[in-house]
Amino acid sequence: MTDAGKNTNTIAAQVTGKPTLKTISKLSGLAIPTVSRALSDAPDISEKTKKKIREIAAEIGYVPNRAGVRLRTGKTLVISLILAPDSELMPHTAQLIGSIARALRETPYHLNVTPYLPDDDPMKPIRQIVENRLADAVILNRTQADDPRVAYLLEKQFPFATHGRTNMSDRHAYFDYDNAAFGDFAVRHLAARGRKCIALLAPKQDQLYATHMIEGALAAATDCGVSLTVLDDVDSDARIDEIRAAIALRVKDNPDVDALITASGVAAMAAAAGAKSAGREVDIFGKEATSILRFCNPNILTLREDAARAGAFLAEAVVAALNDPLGAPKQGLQVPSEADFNLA
Amino acid sequence: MTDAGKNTNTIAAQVTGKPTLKTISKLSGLAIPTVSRALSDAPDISEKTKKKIREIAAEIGYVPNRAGVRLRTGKTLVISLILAPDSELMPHTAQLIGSIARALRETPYHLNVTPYLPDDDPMKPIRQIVENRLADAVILNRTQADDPRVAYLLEKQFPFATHGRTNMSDRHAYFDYDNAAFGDFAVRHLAARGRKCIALLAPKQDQLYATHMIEGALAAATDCGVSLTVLDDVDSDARIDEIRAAIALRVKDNPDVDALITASGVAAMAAAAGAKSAGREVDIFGKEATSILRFCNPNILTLREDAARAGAFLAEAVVAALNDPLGAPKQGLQVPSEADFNLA
DNA sequence: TCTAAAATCTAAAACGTTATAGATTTTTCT
DNA sequence: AGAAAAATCTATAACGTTTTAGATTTTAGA
Repeated sequence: MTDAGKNTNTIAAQVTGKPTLKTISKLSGLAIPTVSRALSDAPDISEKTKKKIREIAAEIGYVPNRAGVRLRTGKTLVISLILAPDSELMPHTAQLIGSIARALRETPYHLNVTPYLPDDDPMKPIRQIVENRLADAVILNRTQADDPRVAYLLEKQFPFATHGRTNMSDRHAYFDYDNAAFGDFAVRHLAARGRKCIALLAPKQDQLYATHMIEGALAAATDCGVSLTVLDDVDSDARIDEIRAAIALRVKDNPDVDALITASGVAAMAAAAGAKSAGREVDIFGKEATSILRFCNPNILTLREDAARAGAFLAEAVVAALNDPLGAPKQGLQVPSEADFNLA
Repeated sequence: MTDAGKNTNTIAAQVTGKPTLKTISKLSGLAIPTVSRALSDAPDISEKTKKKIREIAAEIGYVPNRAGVRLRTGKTLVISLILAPDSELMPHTAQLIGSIARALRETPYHLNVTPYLPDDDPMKPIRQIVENRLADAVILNRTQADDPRVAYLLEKQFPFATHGRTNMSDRHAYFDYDNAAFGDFAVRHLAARGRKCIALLAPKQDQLYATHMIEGALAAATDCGVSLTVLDDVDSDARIDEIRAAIALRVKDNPDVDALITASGVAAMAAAAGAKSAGREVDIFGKEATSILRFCNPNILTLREDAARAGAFLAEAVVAALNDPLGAPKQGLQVPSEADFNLA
């Protein structure tokens, strides 16, 4: 027994290199297609054979070669997240990315990230992915009401899901925050604190979330008997001191305003500073990922968007769209509740 | 001329389906390997032929099929970013991801994201990637001084780069913030503001950034003639109000402390609140992505880590490691400067 | 002009997978 | 028992690429 040291009884030990279907074929004495079909649970393979092959596969740690599958089937096993430039700067985007990727671990799909710059044509990455088949599906993480990317993907019948609704939402999978409910919630809360003249900062652009927010806020204001003014939001790409100055100006121009609703944490913070610099005391209500703001200014209330939930939902929705292209698209809304409140 | 509508003179129009080497082969009358070698600029193809083939390729928009390349060469054309659980919660991580992916657009590599949970074995994703060849290289975005993943990757000679140094940094590519310089900078700045007793919050774990920070701060404190105490940092996974309470306790326990240095924005914020709740006025100096904190509390100074620069550097470093596995690993440091200061 | 060398190209094979069609074995029915 | 039907398996081919070794053409040398 000169080579006693190498002595083992396991099948796995006999395998050198990365196992393939060929390895299992040799080990089992069955043909490669049989092995393939057994592992994909085809109906014309006997249970006995399937069991045997599955056991060998498990023992030697067989994992299908993605390049082989991809070449043969045309499927990439990749899902691409399209990262809008401004979302890179949002604090909870990393959590969104992480939660999508974690949900995809349960599936054969991998997540890859496709960012674009403010100056880039937003259509370009999408077209490249579709035309060159760089992914089997995409997730768009910021949408406009009338989003050309959505129109293109629908036309091409390319599977996708969006973070944020669009004008074509009935035809695609999405996850969104219920901004109408947020508007309602914020107004009622501020009204309950005795505020009478609420201003809401909303972007001028073609953004559906603002539309929803305004709808909800207006209805609640009417119901509560408080006044609601919609002010132009400041450009969120601007430097923070510019945002503050712009908001200070709006507060000064509207002397009756005693509360502000904003869509982001940065805006809320800038609003607080802007109001202070205008010598006024106003309540601020904004959406924000962490509860950090509550610390610095007790007048800032925040409502948390659950990025982890959004990510998990989007991953499931897009996989569902892949598995059943003709099925009804999965659609989810996060309705704000007391529990999402950051009372710190 | 019944089909005049289809009439075009371009070569591209004659092509149906996604062009492959075969398409170019037929169009040029040359064999497939010739086309392949021409496009990869092999020495045994004449310039005339190369030119002709390149022109056809450009005209019909040929893009190599990744599955074909991957199957044949064994290269995945994928670089995987390993996302540590706590980094998902850091506000600038999305920017890091975006900037890596953007830098990779200049290369054939795509970025995919591999997150893991606090309860997961951090080695598992790495092993899977290496053993199943899911990527050609990885980027680790948070490291420990003695990181088993780094040891494993070095042993396997698998290309990688890290965000943050390790004990083995001389042997691998990395980008790091110069935390010694930050410690020095912070102490000198606080001393210049008249602070005499500075406390530094540092984690108990095996984190090199803390070691560096303490080194720099201690040297500067000696030089400036101020006192420096190192306090245990609080668990950054904790809820923000717990962090605040823990910091308040430390401030109370150290009545002479008149300034605090923290490693994160959240800690800085919690420190400000904690100090306030302890009825004390201290200056805070922390690292943070945005300048948002400066607004809420003028006592908070921040120094910005440039995530975009880190990402671009890491992408280049890892591609360099792939192209020249034996070359010296690329290593970068961001040295803090006045310009990185957020004076709001 | 003829031969040897250099330059340029091509044929064949392989990476790992799955789909198709056909081959073999087993079962069922008369 | 024999034939038809059902069950189970296999051979072949293909996806698109690159590598190797060999074939052909062109150039250089005498």
